[in-house]
Amino acid sequence: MTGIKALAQHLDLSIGTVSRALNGKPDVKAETRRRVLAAAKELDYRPNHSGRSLRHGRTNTVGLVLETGSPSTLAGDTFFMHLVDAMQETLAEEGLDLVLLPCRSADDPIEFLRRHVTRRMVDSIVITATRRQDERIAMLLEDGTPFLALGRSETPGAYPWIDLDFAGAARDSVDALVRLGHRRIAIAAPRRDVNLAHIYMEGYRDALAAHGLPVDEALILRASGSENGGVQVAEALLRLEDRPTAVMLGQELMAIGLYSHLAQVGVQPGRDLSVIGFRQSPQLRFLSPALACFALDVRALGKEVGQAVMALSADPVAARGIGRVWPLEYVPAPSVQPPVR
Amino acid sequence: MTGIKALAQHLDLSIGTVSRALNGKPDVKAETRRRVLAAAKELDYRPNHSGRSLRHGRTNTVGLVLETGSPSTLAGDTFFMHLVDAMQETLAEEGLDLVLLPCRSADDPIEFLRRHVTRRMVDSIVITATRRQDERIAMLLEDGTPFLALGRSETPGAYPWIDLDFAGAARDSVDALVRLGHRRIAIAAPRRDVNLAHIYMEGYRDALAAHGLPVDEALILRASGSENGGVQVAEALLRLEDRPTAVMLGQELMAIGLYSHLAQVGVQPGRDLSVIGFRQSPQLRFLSPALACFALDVRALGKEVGQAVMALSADPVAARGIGRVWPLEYVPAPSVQPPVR
DNA sequence: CTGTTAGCGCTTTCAT
DNA sequence: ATGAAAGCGCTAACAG
Repeated sequence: MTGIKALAQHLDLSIGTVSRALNGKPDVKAETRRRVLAAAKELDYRPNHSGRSLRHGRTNTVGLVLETGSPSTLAGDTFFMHLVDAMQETLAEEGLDLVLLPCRSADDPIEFLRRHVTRRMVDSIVITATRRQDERIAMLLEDGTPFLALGRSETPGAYPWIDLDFAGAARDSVDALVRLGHRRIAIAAPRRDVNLAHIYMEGYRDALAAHGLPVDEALILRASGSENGGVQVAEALLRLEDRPTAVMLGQELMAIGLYSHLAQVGVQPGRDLSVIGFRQSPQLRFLSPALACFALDVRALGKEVGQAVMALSADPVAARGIGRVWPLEYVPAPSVQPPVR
Repeated sequence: MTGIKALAQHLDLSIGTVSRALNGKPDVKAETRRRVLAAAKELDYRPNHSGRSLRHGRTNTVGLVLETGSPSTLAGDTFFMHLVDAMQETLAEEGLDLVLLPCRSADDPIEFLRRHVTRRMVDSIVITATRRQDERIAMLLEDGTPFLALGRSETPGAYPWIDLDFAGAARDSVDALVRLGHRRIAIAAPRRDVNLAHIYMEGYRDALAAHGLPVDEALILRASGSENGGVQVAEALLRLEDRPTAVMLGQELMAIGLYSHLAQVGVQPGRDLSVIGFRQSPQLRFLSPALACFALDVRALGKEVGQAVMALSADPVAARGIGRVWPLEYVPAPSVQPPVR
């Protein structure tokens, strides 16, 4: 015999009483509770998760879907780890556990999600790398699974999301560059349908318009959101006839490839071409000259996400439709200088 | 009503029959099975995970413990993501799911593990960043939870592990350097108690001995396993009176900080100081001159780990004591050159 | 305050 | 080939 039954037998009590004692319910004599707790410790009793969730209909576990394989995840690695670390801090306070659900690159994200949602291994889900049109959201809405989207989407419906202020980052980038005299500003956005690329791009267009500057489609570059993408961007930039005086990058790792390729051909960031990166990341700290980019408080964000998830479990309906944009702070650096030409 | 009961009622069958039909058991009329499967699809029936595991005593889920916060995880992150991706490929074939259990930096690893093991949310566990003396192993052994250690340990007991051949990497590094004429070879190892640092170091000592070279303790540097650690290493190297002609790094990211600091003071890797990195990583591809380091087939490793985990579930006892060292291949590059002095 | 009991969703005998 | 029923471990409602 195992589990609570063994414990009850050992104590010569009913399993009901033992359960109540263990779960801090009232109507248990102090002395009895003490005995039960002691015995539980002694016999190393640990409640079976499946039994409990079957009974409760809850698992007290939150799942965060991580797309292994997608450049954006691979890139944001330290970002996600720090985020997760902070999320847990909040969730732990409420006794919630967090598990990461790695979605294989080979897997269909919908199928993957369905499999997990369905099995009710987790009570609620956090999806990441939100797409502009995101089937996962439609599915989760239809399914009724409480979820939070890390990143906005244009998929209609009432659901909570938290997103970084990429439009603001684009605007601040353009503003900073224009203030210094730049007029031809290129932008590199990752090719994927991840919505942040779209939002970043729109922010760029709007900001140019606000400054009365034309949008030159030739200056809008698409590349993969990785170091290699940065190389491609550099090559494309150097190929342009009327070369821009500045470029803003829509993915943090691009800066590494860009710097590398520019160095090879003797073009110096800042002096010859101003560069503004994306999310600040430890990996970028060693670029020279230092890269202007956007800082955020990952820990605070993680806690906020944790809060949002808890609101989700507490009251899925109330949590609906709550969207929050998280600020990004421009950090100037020598990679941005007045244009020479 | 929900679940299999609803399905059975809809079909006007007993839940027993439905269950058998669903699970491909014999003794179900072909026609009936067809009907059941069709109805399951139509009603979007999905078995409840808790119910199933409660019945089976298994969850068909494997947990991989990830230490968020530890530099080694944060660093090797793309490594882990690729590994996980490949692992899943193997596990999926057997219908096993993989979840990542992020262990907060603030959490006690033992406590964390116990909580999860305890709840039997996963059937087996993969631990990472194995320590030289690893309490987790002792705990899991005592507990009887099937587990696999990614990384060797000196903690006694019969348990399966897979580790990269860091001793071999150290030996190959020393060999390559000595062959070129290097005699004073420094080594930088991360400070943490993670066993690989120890093994790498021992490999270094042994290789020097094999070449009849003395071990100069002044050339053994300790630093954090991060970019910053690399900076510290560079500083320490430049401070040495009788400067070594080469350095080998015990953590991949160190190379970034090292290169950065060397560049600042005008010391060129390869020409002025030979450098051999650790695990090959996309992040290092843009270092110039290219860094000599150690390549491995992460996908193949992932599959191997997946296999090992499956063996674990199939027969925990048979899987015991199986240790495997995974080869690392030295990739020469211009960061290694004959010494000038 | 404690014991008894029903039942969460599922699989698996054991009858029929 | 199918149905009935037991029971996995647990909690909660009810009875005493």
